[in-house]
Amino acid sequence: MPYQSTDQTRQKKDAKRTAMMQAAVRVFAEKGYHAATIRDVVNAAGVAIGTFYFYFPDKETLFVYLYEETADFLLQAIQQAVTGRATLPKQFAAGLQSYVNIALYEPAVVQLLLVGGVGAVPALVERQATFRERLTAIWQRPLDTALDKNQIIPQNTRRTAEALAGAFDEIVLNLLNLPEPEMEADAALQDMIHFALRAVAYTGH
Amino acid sequence: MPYQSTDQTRQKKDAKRTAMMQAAVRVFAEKGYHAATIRDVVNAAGVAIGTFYFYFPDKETLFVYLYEETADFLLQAIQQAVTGRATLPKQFAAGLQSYVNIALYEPAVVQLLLVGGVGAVPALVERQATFRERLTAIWQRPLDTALDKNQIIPQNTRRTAEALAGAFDEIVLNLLNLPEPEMEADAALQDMIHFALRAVAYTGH
Amino acid sequence: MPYQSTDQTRQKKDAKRTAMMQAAVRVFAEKGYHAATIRDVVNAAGVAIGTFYFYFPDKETLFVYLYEETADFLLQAIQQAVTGRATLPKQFAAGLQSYVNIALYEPAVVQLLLVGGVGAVPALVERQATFRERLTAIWQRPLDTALDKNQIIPQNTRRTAEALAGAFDEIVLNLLNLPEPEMEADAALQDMIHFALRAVAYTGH
Amino acid sequence: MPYQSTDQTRQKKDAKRTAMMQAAVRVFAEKGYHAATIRDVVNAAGVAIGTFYFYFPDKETLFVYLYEETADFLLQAIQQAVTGRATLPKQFAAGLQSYVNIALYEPAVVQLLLVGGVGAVPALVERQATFRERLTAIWQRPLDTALDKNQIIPQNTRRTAEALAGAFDEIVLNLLNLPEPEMEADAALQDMIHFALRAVAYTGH
DNA sequence: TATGAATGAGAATTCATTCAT
DNA sequence: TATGAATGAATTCTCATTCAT
Repeated sequence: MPYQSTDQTRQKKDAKRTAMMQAAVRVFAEKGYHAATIRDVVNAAGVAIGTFYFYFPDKETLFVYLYEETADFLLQAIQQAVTGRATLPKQFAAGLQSYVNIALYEPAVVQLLLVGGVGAVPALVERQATFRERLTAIWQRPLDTALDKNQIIPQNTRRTAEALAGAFDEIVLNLLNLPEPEMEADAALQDMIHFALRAVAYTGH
Repeated sequence: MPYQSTDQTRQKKDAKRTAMMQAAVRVFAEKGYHAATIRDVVNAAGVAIGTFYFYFPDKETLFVYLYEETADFLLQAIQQAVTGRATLPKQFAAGLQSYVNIALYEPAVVQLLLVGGVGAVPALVERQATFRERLTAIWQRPLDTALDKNQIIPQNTRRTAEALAGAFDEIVLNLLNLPEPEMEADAALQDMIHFALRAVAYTGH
Repeated sequence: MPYQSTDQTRQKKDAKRTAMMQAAVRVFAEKGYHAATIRDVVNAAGVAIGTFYFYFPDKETLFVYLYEETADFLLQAIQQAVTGRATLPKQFAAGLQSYVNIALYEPAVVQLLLVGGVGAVPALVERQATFRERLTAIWQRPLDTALDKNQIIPQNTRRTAEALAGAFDEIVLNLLNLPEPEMEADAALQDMIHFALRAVAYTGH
Repeated sequence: MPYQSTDQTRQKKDAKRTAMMQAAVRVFAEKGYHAATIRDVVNAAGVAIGTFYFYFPDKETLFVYLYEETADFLLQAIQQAVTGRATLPKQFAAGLQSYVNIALYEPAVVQLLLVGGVGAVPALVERQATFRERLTAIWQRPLDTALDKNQIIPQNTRRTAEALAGAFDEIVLNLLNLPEPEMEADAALQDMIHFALRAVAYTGH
């Protein structure tokens, strides 16, 4: 009997593939692209080296894929939170809340994107640039809208958005470096929101 | 420029050593710690591999030393600029001017510190943390002073300083990624100053 | 065509086995023993890797078996053609006709035997030697007969046969390397026959 | 004192390079391209793996280089022997003498070229084709000259040359497979010469 | 001091083979 | 019978480091 391929097997394979990707995210987040070895990844996943190459073509491809998946996940989460709100304060609050939540519960996601430690691998440098671009865009859109409504003072919203993106990342990374990030998360969140509202000179109407 | 030996007696040796370090900064800045090879460094410096190991014990030590020298250079330059000014706006202006100047004329310094691409090498991770710490402190001190004088509204100055540090770095890195950074440098500088003053809610007295 | 199972009872199994062997001949002929992978073979045969190991114990055994089957097929075909003729010219004509036909219609057979690209695998080296031996013998027997009848001048027929075997192989391989071997096949065949008759100094009676 | 680079060192390096290439020729000749490993080569040369890559860029490049050097050596030796003679019998005798000598005293050269065991590596397949081409050309030129002078009967000299090249290779390879090739070399040489003269139907004037 | 040949541990990747289903 | 996921030994190649000159 020729072995069921559609049912359990397919699911198991997908499960293993997912497990390996999660292990890989953790390893890459912790060590960075170059310092992480395939052996690290397979050890973390509890499989043999050959198994890695059964599921993925090579190290770089996996990393790029992981990076993009992770970037999409983070960006969409923040974007979605922002999109659902009407006013700038609520947009900051929701977007940052989402960001902080991910940082707390999926720290590897944030570390992979923000630390990375790529250097010299063209394909990866490019993705990083794209990620920064998209992240900035998320913050810039609400600013443009608010500017239209005269709710913030005139400014180069693109530059402000860059600055905010950098500011938020720094706060979040510092948060993750604490021994107990959850203890400080709320305060950090509030500080970020207020910082942002001041920085854009939000007037309220 | 860093690595100026003040002792005039051991000029020759220091000259070669300095040349190698400058070459190393460029190479590390461009490729990141892991992707850069000792061969890259000695090729850039125009010496043989053996010569490298006469002056430096190993790759990691060199990088750590370079990182610290470079960090000191940048931090002292900014600190000095800030120290000489009396008011917060002038402090931001002078400090950021200094930062931007270094970014324009010694881009490798900034790239080494901000990009680095380290990951997983404990000694390096530690230095990076220390650098962030010190950079934040530079911006925090003027804030504390201004807060004492009621020139900015009450806030967690430590967190604000972190945010500003992150914001400035992002702007500067984006500046360096432009094809002609000098064209945009002044505008970026003004935007950073205004952003900072808004973000701290500077009232003027 | 080789691998025709004469036993009609185990048709099914033999059919699959035969299909795999035919695929394997093509793959080995194209890539050579080392460069060809089991995966190549099973892909060409349209089965799974496990199936391969159900029918064959391992790569080397398969190749050896294939080589022997293929050698038998070629040698028997030529031998049979030669055997049915009475005079040396007709023997050369028939044997070479047979050889060329196989080269044209089963080029993989010839390439497997003549190119192979083995090297270093003792079992295979041995089979190759045996094949050369047998091929030489095919041409030598008619020469011995002709020599007995004084139809060719005295000579070391063994050496002449070796030379002829090498000569024919070279011509046939060059033929197969042409873009359209069929166009040239007849001319090549005639040239080989005349070459052989001259080389043995055939006198006619 | 900066270590002499022009004198002894250069010579030593060249000597080592040559020694490694000779070891590599032997290994490749014995095992074929695929079955030979870099480890085999460095073991045969008595150096470490890294040393190989200090002298040569990679396995394929070395093999191609070796193949071409070896082919040039063999072809030039034969060509030179042929060139110095006036009549076809003397040309065959001299060329084949040269060929046999090389086979006896540098068997690896002949084995590398004739056995090779390449398969599937495009760069190598190409070189092999070129080698066959040039080898055939060496034998064809004297034939064309002889044909012009009516010393051989009309024939397709290109095809005859191919056949002769194949014939000679077969004889020489068989010679090398004997336990004591030198014992048989003279007889084989005479047989080849006579075979060739018969095969071209040499008339003498 | 300066050189660069030499080393070998370690990294990525391949592939024949096994075995649970 | 048939499958293909899983394995790990083996291979190519890199690069930090050493050391005789």
